[in-house]
Amino acid sequence: MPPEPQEKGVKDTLHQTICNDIRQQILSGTWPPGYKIPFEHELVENYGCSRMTVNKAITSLVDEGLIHRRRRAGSFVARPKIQSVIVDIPDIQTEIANRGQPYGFSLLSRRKRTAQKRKAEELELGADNPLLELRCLHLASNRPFALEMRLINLNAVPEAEGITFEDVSPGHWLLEHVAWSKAQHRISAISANAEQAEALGIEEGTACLLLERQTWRGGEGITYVRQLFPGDAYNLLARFSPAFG
Amino acid sequence: MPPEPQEKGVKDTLHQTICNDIRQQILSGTWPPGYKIPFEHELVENYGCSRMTVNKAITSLVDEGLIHRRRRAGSFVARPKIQSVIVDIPDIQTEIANRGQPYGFSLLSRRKRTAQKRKAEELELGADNPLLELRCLHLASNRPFALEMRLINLNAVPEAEGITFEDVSPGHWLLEHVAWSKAQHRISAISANAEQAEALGIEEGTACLLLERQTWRGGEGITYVRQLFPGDAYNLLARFSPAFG
DNA sequence: CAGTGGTCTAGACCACACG
DNA sequence: GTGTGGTCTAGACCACTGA
Repeated sequence: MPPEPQEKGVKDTLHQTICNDIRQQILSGTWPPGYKIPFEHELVENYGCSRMTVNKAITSLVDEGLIHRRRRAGSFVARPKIQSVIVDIPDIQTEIANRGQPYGFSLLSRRKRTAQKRKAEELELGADNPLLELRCLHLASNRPFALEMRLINLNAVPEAEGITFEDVSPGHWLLEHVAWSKAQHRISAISANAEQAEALGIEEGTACLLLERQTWRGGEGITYVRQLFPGDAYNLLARFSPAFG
Repeated sequence: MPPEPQEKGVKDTLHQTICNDIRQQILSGTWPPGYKIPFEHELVENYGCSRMTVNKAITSLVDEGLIHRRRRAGSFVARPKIQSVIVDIPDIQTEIANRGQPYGFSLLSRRKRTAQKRKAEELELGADNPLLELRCLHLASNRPFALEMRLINLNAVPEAEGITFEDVSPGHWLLEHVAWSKAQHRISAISANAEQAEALGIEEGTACLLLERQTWRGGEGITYVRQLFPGDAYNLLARFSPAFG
């Protein structure tokens, strides 16, 4: 139990201190899943603070998924589920810069067409909508890093039609000019076909990581993108996160 | 601007209403990235509530990554970065059940040994610690679904030595018996080698998704696991999430 | 039906960064 | 210096729900 105020971490605010104390009990295993943590009024007494402060601390633990609360019953340590994980999927240009390599970009093709009704991902952008279809290559140290195929809904982003995308990558441009509201990602593995292998300078059949992303703004499809990374050159790192939903 | 109280959503609390109003302005594009949102005292006036309520609303938007605050300057709409994403990595058994397929499990090998100093992932579990090394296969509808190699630190989880893991998968057992505190994941793509291909019943060289996970409890390594999924049979779905850090 | 958490108030003091 | 957000208080009322 955390009866006495902390002495070592002097710079923490009170609700952070309370939060850390409780988290420590949980993560150390002292308070196992299902354990009933002290009532708010008990913590108020222990820490000699107001109830709002205790409530703020516990609320943030609820947001982290560490604690589950039930009216009248109390607050309990949540049962952990490694279920959802926060994965870093940085902007490719940023990712390469972080590796300390010079970034390069090459536009392979650019054309305007209409969404095909047979393709699900294009329907998400709106049937019969005018699309800008781009194929491009991201380079790190002048070597292929990722192959990208992108569709942009010109009804949603008409300005895109005036951009050549010869100097700036579409992902970067979109991030600067269009606000997202929703995105969905899919991560899978495929073997590079002949065309992809040639573009990436790898052998046909090499295992690649395929990242698909679809972005909406207020229910309207903005863009769909497929990015193909040679499997041995890239991987996605995920940070810690317990149960999230 | 959100001057008048909501009328349709009657069940929302005040801070939720404020939060939703502001989020609406941002996601609709009315308040673009960099836009300075009203000061707290202005919102207090507009909504006729106390400052703590406004503060709670905005704080939650900061947690969502939608807003950035600077003392003395004000609060601003954050620039979106699709940077971090919440990926669902469910327990395999649960995942298969969700697909409506019967789950099967097969233990391929089980042996006790000591962590090798040359392998980084084993060092994370503690040099010279006794390890339980398990290889097993997850089946969906009696067909191979994932190949798993797992190391369990027996110093951290001595009870595991008494489990045969012939009936229950190690992942499931660990989830029920051991609390995590930290986990790290890596997602990459590899081509199946001969041994892996045979176990999974696929052709050698098939692209597979490789999921690696390391789990700690209070700084002590608990387990390390590599799960290999045939690329065409599995993919990871990610939910929406804007910038997270 | 009693006690929990959920919410809200009307103040307050402080650190900090900007002008 | 001055105004912002960051934090905290000492109350209060309410809804829900489990004993």
